Amino acid sequence: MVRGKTVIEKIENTTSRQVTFSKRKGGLFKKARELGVLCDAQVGVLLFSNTGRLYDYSNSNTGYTTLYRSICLSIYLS
Amino acid sequence: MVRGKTVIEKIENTTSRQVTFSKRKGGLFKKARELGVLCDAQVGVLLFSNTGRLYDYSNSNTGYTTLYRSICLSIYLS
DNA sequence: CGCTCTATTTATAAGAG
DNA sequence: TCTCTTATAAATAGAGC
Repeated sequence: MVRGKTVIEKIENTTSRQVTFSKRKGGLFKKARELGVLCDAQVGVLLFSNTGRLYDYSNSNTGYTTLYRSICLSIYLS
Repeated sequence: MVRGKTVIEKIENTTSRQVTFSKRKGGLFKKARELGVLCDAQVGVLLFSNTGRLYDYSNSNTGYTTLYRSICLSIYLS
């Protein structure tokens, strides 16, 4: 298992790519959640797989769109 | 180092919290980049620290806003 | 698909400079 | 605050069901 150093390049095998996507999506969302809790930060993650599916995570109370809007406002005001 | 299992709760010490934020932000962006390459996916991450600073990552050629818009369109069309 | 298992790689907390 | 180190915790690739 984990036979060698992982090379970061596109996984050509479709099944492997989808499995890896699913696993790493879970890992990324978990990391995002942890960062939000540990550091009291607002976090949003968007994923758009090459099969055309959307996945997102946000720890904002009011959801991703509100988080995005608040950030745009903050940029606008800065 | 890493003296025990990390408990996921707000780090009360300000200095520690900022150091952890910086470290984990780097880790999260790295994971996001890897997922994008390995799985040929579009990825966006937004972070809003409790000091009011915005950080973001996107592997979209045309930037985060375009990625966000394309996703909204995909939701609208679905 | 969506789980579990586990050897191994990877991330990282704390310390040092 | 940045970089490096290093022990340890955490993620995960590949396999099996």
